[in-house]
Amino acid sequence: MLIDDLQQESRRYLAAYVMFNQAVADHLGLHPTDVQCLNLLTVEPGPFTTGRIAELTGLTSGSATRLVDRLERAGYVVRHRDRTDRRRVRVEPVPEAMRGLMELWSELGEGWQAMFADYTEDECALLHRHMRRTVELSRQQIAHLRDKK
Amino acid sequence: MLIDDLQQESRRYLAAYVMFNQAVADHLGLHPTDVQCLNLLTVEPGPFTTGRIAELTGLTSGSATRLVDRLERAGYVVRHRDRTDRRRVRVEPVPEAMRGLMELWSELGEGWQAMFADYTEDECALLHRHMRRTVELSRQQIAHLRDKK
DNA sequence: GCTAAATATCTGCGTGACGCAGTAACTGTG
DNA sequence: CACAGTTACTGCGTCACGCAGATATTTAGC
Repeated sequence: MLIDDLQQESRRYLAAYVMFNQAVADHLGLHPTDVQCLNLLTVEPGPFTTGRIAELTGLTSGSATRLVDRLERAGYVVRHRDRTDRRRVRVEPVPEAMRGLMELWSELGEGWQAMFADYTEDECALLHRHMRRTVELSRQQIAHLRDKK
Repeated sequence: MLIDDLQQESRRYLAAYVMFNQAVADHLGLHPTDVQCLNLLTVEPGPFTTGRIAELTGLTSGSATRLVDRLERAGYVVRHRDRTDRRRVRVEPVPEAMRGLMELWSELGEGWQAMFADYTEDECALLHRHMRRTVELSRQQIAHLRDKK
């Protein structure tokens, strides 16, 4: 197993993921950024504010405001002014609206489950650990790229 | 190891990849789509035409033309009319221009290599196989999503 | 060989996501 | 009670995108 093979495959893998994300967005009639945001709202720990969403998505604060505007208009989230700090705006997902997205995920998830079913317990654990490490590494790489420029 | 854990981690993983791609694009002063396209040009088998690029990226033919315009203007590719079918336009990467991109990839790749170095031969093989299967599955899922609508 | 249909790419135009820079509302510190 | 710092929002210009139609070239029908 050559490192180059892995690297090449990684890039093909990345490309496939980008297209997959795009396809999900097209299917839901949303912008890829919006799907990305809804995703983050389900996997990251809350609570969320507009500013936190800007951080998570990498958008500027202005663009994050517009993003929340779109999600609110489409009924995916609601805005609540924070009582203790009235500058803040808490953004909360609407469970009923999220259902369609979750259903799509679990429908697509079936294909994934079938794939994972072929692996042993140990192999699943390895993949899981690898994903966690990759997420962590990505975070570092992103920070590194931002600093360098 | 619960399937749900894997699924949740997968989505965090996907989100991280999307942001990573964005960060690479920002760093190079390009749009994410352009980076995606350049990536595809290095991992997919050629030759490439404008239409093939439209397929690979999921863009319409018009948008693919504009994409190639941008890449050509930035010096990453050159256009050549196909001699046998003069409707076609062959799009060829310019190796010197690709060098910057490749250097960035291998610089970032060092972090990845360090990560992969912790794995045994067998574990690398598993990850490699998993990536290939995922790429294939993504392709199917994308086709499925397109048909369903 | 000539016309019609099909194919590959390009162009005009409207929509909308984004960054930037400035604004308004609110907090807390002296 | 000023004054700096923080949080979210608002014009405005730019540009990527899809759509629909235009142009050039190839292929099929007769």
